[in-house]
Amino acid sequence: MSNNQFKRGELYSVINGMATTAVARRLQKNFRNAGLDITIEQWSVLYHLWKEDGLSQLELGNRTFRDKASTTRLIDNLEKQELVVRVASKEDRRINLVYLTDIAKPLQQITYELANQTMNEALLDINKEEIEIVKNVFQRVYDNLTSKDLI
Amino acid sequence: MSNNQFKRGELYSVINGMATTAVARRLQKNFRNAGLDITIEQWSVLYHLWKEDGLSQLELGNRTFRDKASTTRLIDNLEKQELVVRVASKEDRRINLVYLTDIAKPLQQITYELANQTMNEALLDINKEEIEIVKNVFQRVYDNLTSKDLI
DNA sequence: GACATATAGTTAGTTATGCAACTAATATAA
DNA sequence: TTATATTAGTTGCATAACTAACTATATGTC
Repeated sequence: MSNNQFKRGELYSVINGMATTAVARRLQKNFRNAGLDITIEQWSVLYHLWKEDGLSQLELGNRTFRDKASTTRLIDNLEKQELVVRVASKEDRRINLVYLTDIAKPLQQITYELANQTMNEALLDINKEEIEIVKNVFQRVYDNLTSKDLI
Repeated sequence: MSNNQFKRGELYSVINGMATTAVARRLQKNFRNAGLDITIEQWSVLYHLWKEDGLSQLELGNRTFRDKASTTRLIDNLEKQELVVRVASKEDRRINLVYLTDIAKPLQQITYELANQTMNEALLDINKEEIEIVKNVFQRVYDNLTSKDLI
Protein backbone atom coordinates (compact mmCIF):
# COMPACT_ATOMS: atom_id res chain seq x y z
CA MET A 1 0.00 0.00 0.00
CA SER A 2 1.34 3.40 -0.94
CA ASN A 3 2.35 5.73 1.82
CA ASN A 4 -0.10 8.33 3.01
CA GLN A 5 0.50 11.55 1.17
CA PHE A 6 -0.83 14.02 3.69
CA LYS A 7 1.18 14.80 6.72
CA ARG A 8 1.00 16.66 10.00
CA GLY A 9 -1.93 14.68 11.30
CA GLU A 10 -4.40 17.10 9.78
CA LEU A 11 -6.63 17.51 6.79
CA TYR A 12 -6.99 20.93 5.32
CA SER A 13 -10.00 22.88 4.19
CA VAL A 14 -10.75 26.51 3.52
CA ILE A 15 -11.29 28.64 6.57
CA ASN A 16 -11.30 32.39 6.14
CA GLY A 17 -9.00 32.06 3.19
CA MET A 18 -6.64 29.71 4.97
CA ALA A 19 -6.26 26.11 4.02
CA THR A 20 -5.52 23.21 6.34
CA THR A 21 -2.97 20.44 5.81
CA ALA A 22 -4.05 18.28 2.89
CA VAL A 23 -4.66 21.28 0.69
CA ALA A 24 -1.56 23.03 1.99
CA ARG A 25 0.68 20.09 1.20
CA ARG A 26 -0.78 19.83 -2.27
CA LEU A 27 -0.21 23.54 -2.77
CA GLN A 28 3.35 23.15 -1.54
CA LYS A 29 3.89 20.43 -4.11
CA ASN A 30 2.40 22.59 -6.85
CA PHE A 31 4.73 25.43 -5.85
CA ARG A 32 7.68 23.08 -6.12
CA ASN A 33 6.58 21.74 -9.50
CA ALA A 34 6.34 25.31 -10.76
CA GLY A 35 9.91 25.96 -9.63
CA LEU A 36 8.78 28.22 -6.79
CA ASP A 37 11.07 27.76 -3.82
CA ILE A 38 8.74 28.88 -1.03
CA THR A 39 6.98 26.97 1.71
CA ILE A 40 3.25 27.34 2.36
CA GLU A 41 4.16 28.94 5.66
CA GLN A 42 6.18 31.57 3.84
CA TRP A 43 3.37 31.93 1.32
CA SER A 44 0.87 32.56 4.11
CA VAL A 45 2.94 35.59 5.12
CA LEU A 46 3.44 36.84 1.56
CA TYR A 47 -0.31 36.42 0.98
CA HIS A 48 -1.07 38.99 3.65
CA LEU A 49 1.65 41.35 2.48
CA TRP A 50 0.29 41.28 -1.06
CA LYS A 51 -3.04 42.34 0.40
CA GLU A 52 -1.41 44.99 2.58
CA ASP A 53 2.29 45.75 2.43
CA GLY A 54 4.28 47.07 5.38
CA LEU A 55 2.55 45.23 8.23
CA SER A 56 4.32 44.83 11.58
CA GLN A 57 5.62 41.42 12.59
CA LEU A 58 3.02 41.19 15.33
CA GLU A 59 0.19 41.99 12.95
CA LEU A 60 1.49 39.37 10.51
CA GLY A 61 1.59 36.91 13.38
CA ASN A 62 -2.02 37.65 14.28
CA ARG A 63 -3.24 37.39 10.72
CA THR A 64 -1.47 34.06 10.18
CA PHE A 65 -2.22 32.66 13.66
CA ARG A 66 1.42 32.46 14.72
CA ASP A 67 3.24 33.55 17.84
CA LYS A 68 5.99 36.15 17.86
CA ALA A 69 8.87 33.68 17.87
CA SER A 70 7.59 31.70 14.89
CA THR A 71 6.92 34.92 13.01
CA THR A 72 10.45 36.13 13.70
CA ARG A 73 12.05 33.02 12.18
CA LEU A 74 9.68 32.90 9.24
CA ILE A 75 10.59 36.49 8.38
CA ASP A 76 14.28 35.66 8.96
CA ASN A 77 14.00 33.05 6.23
CA LEU A 78 12.00 35.30 3.92
CA GLU A 79 14.64 37.98 4.38
CA LYS A 80 17.43 35.49 3.62
CA GLN A 81 15.66 34.68 0.36
CA GLU A 82 15.37 38.43 -0.25
CA LEU A 83 11.59 38.26 -0.55
CA VAL A 84 10.94 40.80 2.23
CA VAL A 85 12.84 43.47 4.16
CA ARG A 86 12.42 44.67 7.73
CA VAL A 87 12.20 48.44 8.21
CA ALA A 88 12.15 49.92 11.70
CA SER A 89 9.08 52.09 12.24
CA LYS A 90 9.82 55.77 12.69
CA GLU A 91 6.92 56.29 15.09
CA ASP A 92 7.83 53.38 17.37
CA ARG A 93 11.26 51.91 17.09
CA ARG A 94 10.22 48.65 18.75
CA ILE A 95 8.23 47.85 15.65
CA ASN A 96 9.57 46.26 12.47
CA LEU A 97 7.50 46.92 9.38
CA VAL A 98 7.81 44.18 6.80
CA TYR A 99 7.88 45.11 3.11
CA LEU A 100 7.86 43.02 -0.05
CA THR A 101 10.90 43.28 -2.31
CA ASP A 102 10.83 43.56 -6.08
CA ILE A 103 11.65 39.86 -6.19
CA ALA A 104 8.50 38.95 -4.24
CA LYS A 105 6.03 41.18 -6.06
CA PRO A 106 5.82 39.26 -9.36
CA LEU A 107 5.23 35.99 -7.49
CA GLN A 108 1.74 37.08 -6.47
CA GLN A 109 0.12 36.23 -9.79
CA ILE A 110 1.53 32.72 -10.14
CA THR A 111 0.93 31.74 -6.52
CA TYR A 112 -2.59 33.11 -6.82
CA GLU A 113 -3.21 30.90 -9.82
CA LEU A 114 -1.68 27.83 -8.20
CA ALA A 115 -3.68 28.40 -5.01
CA ASN A 116 -6.88 28.81 -6.97
CA GLN A 117 -6.27 25.73 -9.02
CA THR A 118 -5.42 23.69 -5.91
CA MET A 119 -8.60 24.86 -4.16
CA ASN A 120 -10.67 23.94 -7.20
CA GLU A 121 -9.22 20.44 -7.17
CA ALA A 122 -9.77 20.09 -3.44
CA LEU A 123 -13.28 21.50 -3.39
CA LEU A 124 -14.36 19.87 -6.65
CA ASP A 125 -17.70 18.43 -5.53
CA ILE A 126 -18.29 20.51 -2.44
CA ASN A 127 -20.99 23.14 -2.62
CA LYS A 128 -21.08 26.64 -1.15
CA GLU A 129 -23.49 25.78 1.62
CA GLU A 130 -21.18 23.04 2.88
CA ILE A 131 -18.18 25.36 2.80
CA GLU A 132 -20.14 27.96 4.77
CA ILE A 133 -21.04 25.36 7.39
CA VAL A 134 -17.41 24.26 7.73
CA LYS A 135 -16.20 27.85 8.11
CA ASN A 136 -18.93 28.59 10.61
CA VAL A 137 -18.21 25.48 12.70
CA PHE A 138 -14.51 26.29 12.80
CA GLN A 139 -15.18 29.87 13.85
CA ARG A 140 -17.41 28.66 16.67
CA VAL A 141 -14.87 26.06 17.82
CA TYR A 142 -12.30 28.81 17.88
CA ASP A 143 -14.63 31.15 19.78
CA ASN A 144 -15.60 28.43 22.25
CA LEU A 145 -11.98 27.85 23.15
CA THR A 146 -10.81 31.46 23.20
CA SER A 147 -13.68 32.77 25.30
CA LYS A 148 -12.76 30.34 28.07
CA ASP A 149 -9.38 32.01 28.41
CA LEU A 150 -10.87 35.39 29.16
CA ILE A 151 -12.51 34.27 32.38
CA MET B 1 -4.50 43.34 22.27
CA SER B 2 -3.65 39.90 23.60
CA ASN B 3 -1.67 37.58 21.40
CA ASN B 4 -3.50 34.99 19.35
CA GLN B 5 -3.61 31.74 21.26
CA PHE B 6 -3.92 29.31 18.41
CA LYS B 7 -0.94 28.61 16.28
CA ARG B 8 0.19 26.70 13.24
CA GLY B 9 -2.02 28.57 10.83
CA GLU B 10 -4.90 26.19 11.40
CA LEU B 11 -8.05 25.76 13.41
CA TYR B 12 -8.83 22.30 14.62
CA SER B 13 -12.00 20.29 14.58
CA VAL B 14 -12.90 16.65 14.94
CA ILE B 15 -12.17 14.46 11.96
CA ASN B 16 -12.31 10.71 12.37
CA GLY B 17 -11.24 10.99 15.96
CA MET B 18 -8.43 13.39 15.23
CA ALA B 19 -8.52 16.98 16.29
CA THR B 20 -7.06 19.90 14.38
CA THR B 21 -4.92 22.71 15.80
CA ALA B 22 -7.06 24.83 18.11
CA VAL B 23 -8.46 21.81 19.91
CA ALA B 24 -5.10 20.05 19.84
CA ARG B 25 -3.31 22.96 21.46
CA ARG B 26 -5.99 23.24 24.12
CA LEU B 27 -5.67 19.55 24.78
CA GLN B 28 -1.89 19.92 25.01
CA LYS B 29 -2.40 22.65 27.59
CA ASN B 30 -4.80 20.47 29.55
CA PHE B 31 -2.27 17.63 29.50
CA ARG B 32 0.35 19.98 30.89
CA ASN B 33 -1.96 21.29 33.61
CA ALA B 34 -2.65 17.72 34.67
CA GLY B 35 1.08 17.07 34.96
CA LEU B 36 1.12 14.84 31.89
CA ASP B 37 4.38 15.31 30.02
CA ILE B 38 3.30 14.20 26.55
CA THR B 39 2.73 16.13 23.35
CA ILE B 40 -0.47 15.77 21.35
CA GLU B 41 1.62 14.19 18.61
CA GLN B 42 2.79 11.54 21.05
CA TRP B 43 -0.77 11.18 22.30
CA SER B 44 -2.01 10.58 18.76
CA VAL B 45 0.29 7.54 18.60
CA LEU B 46 -0.61 6.25 22.07
CA TYR B 47 -4.30 6.70 21.18
CA HIS B 48 -4.00 4.14 18.39
CA LEU B 49 -1.94 1.76 20.51
CA TRP B 50 -4.55 1.83 23.26
CA LYS B 51 -7.08 0.80 20.62
CA GLU B 52 -4.74 -1.87 19.22
CA ASP B 53 -1.39 -2.65 20.76
CA GLY B 54 1.57 -3.96 18.79
CA LEU B 55 1.08 -2.09 15.51
CA SER B 56 3.97 -1.69 13.08
CA GLN B 57 5.58 1.72 12.66
CA LEU B 58 4.23 1.98 9.14
CA GLU B 59 0.70 1.17 10.25
CA LEU B 60 0.97 3.77 13.02
CA GLY B 61 2.18 6.26 10.44
CA ASN B 62 -0.82 5.52 8.22
CA ARG B 63 -3.30 5.79 11.05
CA THR B 64 -1.87 9.10 12.25
CA PHE B 65 -1.22 10.52 8.76
CA ARG B 66 2.55 10.74 9.16
CA ASP B 67 5.43 9.68 6.95
CA LYS B 68 7.93 7.02 8.00
CA ALA B 69 10.58 9.46 9.11
CA SER B 70 8.29 11.44 11.39
CA THR B 71 6.93 8.22 12.84
CA THR B 72 10.45 6.97 13.53
CA ARG B 73 11.38 10.08 15.53
CA LEU B 74 8.08 10.20 17.38
CA ILE B 75 8.59 6.62 18.51
CA ASP B 76 12.22 7.43 19.39
CA ASN B 77 10.91 10.02 21.82
CA LEU B 78 8.18 7.77 23.18
CA GLU B 79 10.81 5.08 23.73
CA LYS B 80 13.09 7.57 25.52
CA GLN B 81 10.22 8.36 27.87
CA GLU B 82 9.70 4.61 28.29
CA LEU B 83 6.11 4.78 27.12
CA VAL B 84 6.57 2.26 24.29
CA VAL B 85 9.03 -0.41 23.20
CA ARG B 86 10.00 -1.61 19.74
CA VAL B 87 9.97 -5.37 19.19
CA ALA B 88 11.25 -6.84 15.92
CA SER B 89 8.59 -8.97 14.24
CA LYS B 90 9.42 -12.67 14.05
CA GLU B 91 7.64 -13.14 10.73
CA ASP B 92 9.35 -10.24 9.00
CA ARG B 93 12.43 -8.81 10.58
CA ARG B 94 12.15 -5.54 8.69
CA ILE B 95 9.12 -4.71 10.80
CA ASN B 96 9.16 -3.16 14.26
CA LEU B 97 6.08 -3.82 16.32
CA VAL B 98 5.38 -1.08 18.85
CA TYR B 99 4.05 -2.03 22.27
CA LEU B 100 2.83 0.04 25.22
CA THR B 101 4.79 -0.25 28.44
CA ASP B 102 3.29 -0.55 31.91
CA ILE B 103 4.01 3.15 32.35
CA ALA B 104 1.85 4.08 29.36
CA LYS B 105 -1.14 1.86 30.08
CA PRO B 106 -2.58 3.76 33.06
CA LEU B 107 -2.41 7.04 31.14
CA GLN B 108 -5.24 5.98 28.87
CA GLN B 109 -8.01 6.81 31.33
CA ILE B 110 -6.86 10.33 32.21
CA THR B 111 -6.03 11.31 28.63
CA TYR B 112 -9.39 9.96 27.56
CA GLU B 113 -11.11 12.16 30.11
CA LEU B 114 -9.08 15.22 29.22
CA ALA B 115 -9.69 14.69 25.50
CA ASN B 116 -13.41 14.28 26.10
CA GLN B 117 -13.63 17.34 28.24
CA THR B 118 -11.66 19.38 25.69
CA MET B 119 -13.90 18.22 22.85
CA ASN B 120 -16.98 19.14 24.86
CA GLU B 121 -15.65 22.64 25.39
CA ALA B 122 -14.71 23.01 21.75
CA LEU B 123 -17.94 21.59 20.35
CA LEU B 124 -20.21 23.21 22.94
CA ASP B 125 -22.89 24.62 20.65
CA ILE B 126 -22.22 22.54 17.57
CA ASN B 127 -24.76 19.87 16.73
CA LYS B 128 -24.23 16.39 15.35
CA GLU B 129 -25.43 17.23 11.86
CA GLU B 130 -22.87 20.00 11.57
CA ILE B 131 -20.09 17.72 12.77
CA GLU B 132 -21.12 15.10 10.23
CA ILE B 133 -20.99 17.68 7.45
CA VAL B 134 -17.52 18.81 8.51
CA LYS B 135 -16.23 15.24 8.61
CA ASN B 136 -17.81 14.48 5.28
CA VAL B 137 -16.39 17.59 3.60
CA PHE B 138 -12.93 16.81 4.92
CA GLN B 139 -13.12 13.24 3.70
CA ARG B 140 -14.13 14.44 0.24
CA VAL B 141 -11.37 17.06 0.15
CA TYR B 142 -8.92 14.34 1.06
CA ASP B 143 -10.35 11.98 -1.57
CA ASN B 144 -10.33 14.68 -4.23
CA LEU B 145 -6.63 15.28 -3.69
CA THR B 146 -5.49 11.69 -3.25
CA SER B 147 -7.36 10.28 -6.27
CA LYS B 148 -5.44 12.65 -8.54
CA ASP B 149 -2.19 10.99 -7.54
CA LEU B 150 -3.28 7.59 -8.79
CA ILE B 151 -3.54 8.66 -12.42
C1' DG C 1 12.04 63.13 36.13
C1' DA C 2 12.21 58.28 38.04
C1' DC C 3 10.44 53.82 38.54
C1' DA C 4 7.31 50.26 37.35
C1' DT C 5 4.83 48.18 33.67
C1' DA C 6 3.66 46.97 29.04
C1' DT C 7 4.90 46.00 24.29
C1' DA C 8 7.69 44.36 19.98
C1' DG C 9 10.90 41.55 18.76
C1' DT C 10 14.95 38.08 19.42
C1' DT C 11 17.18 33.98 21.14
C1' DA C 12 17.75 29.31 23.25
C1' DG C 13 16.01 24.82 23.78
C1' DT C 14 13.04 21.01 22.48
C1' DT C 15 9.78 18.65 19.45
C1' DA C 16 7.89 17.83 15.09
C1' DT C 17 7.56 17.86 9.98
C1' DG C 18 8.93 16.55 5.10
C1' DC C 19 12.19 15.08 1.55
C1' DA C 20 15.91 12.41 -0.01
C1' DA C 21 19.36 9.13 0.47
C1' DC C 22 20.56 5.24 2.80
C1' DT C 23 20.61 0.07 5.05
C1' DA C 24 18.72 -4.30 5.76
C1' DA C 25 15.40 -7.77 4.88
C1' DT C 26 12.11 -9.89 1.84
C1' DA C 27 9.82 -10.96 -2.54
C1' DT C 28 9.92 -11.57 -7.56
C1' DA C 29 11.69 -13.00 -11.89
C1' DA C 30 15.21 -14.69 -15.17
C1' DT D 1 19.72 -19.44 -7.74
C1' DT D 2 21.35 -15.39 -8.60
C1' DA D 3 20.00 -10.66 -9.86
C1' DT D 4 16.59 -7.09 -9.35
C1' DA D 5 12.95 -4.76 -7.18
C1' DT D 6 10.24 -3.73 -3.24
C1' DT D 7 9.45 -2.76 1.57
C1' DA D 8 10.32 -1.14 6.60
C1' DG D 9 12.83 1.60 8.98
C1' DT D 10 16.78 5.08 9.97
C1' DT D 11 19.53 9.18 9.28
C1' DG D 12 20.87 13.89 7.48
C1' DC D 13 19.28 18.26 6.32
C1' DA D 14 16.25 22.20 6.41
C1' DT D 15 11.96 24.51 7.96
C1' DA D 16 8.72 25.36 11.39
C1' DA D 17 6.26 25.17 15.90
C1' DC D 18 5.80 26.51 21.09
C1' DT D 19 7.58 28.01 25.67
C1' DA D 20 10.30 30.76 28.34
C1' DA D 21 13.70 34.02 29.17
C1' DC D 22 15.73 37.95 27.41
C1' DT D 23 16.65 43.08 25.26
C1' DA D 24 15.11 47.44 23.97
C1' DT D 25 11.73 50.87 23.52
C1' DA D 26 7.51 53.19 25.05
C1' DT D 27 3.96 54.47 28.40
C1' DG D 28 1.91 55.69 32.78
C1' DT D 29 2.01 57.21 37.50
C1' DC D 30 3.66 59.35 41.40
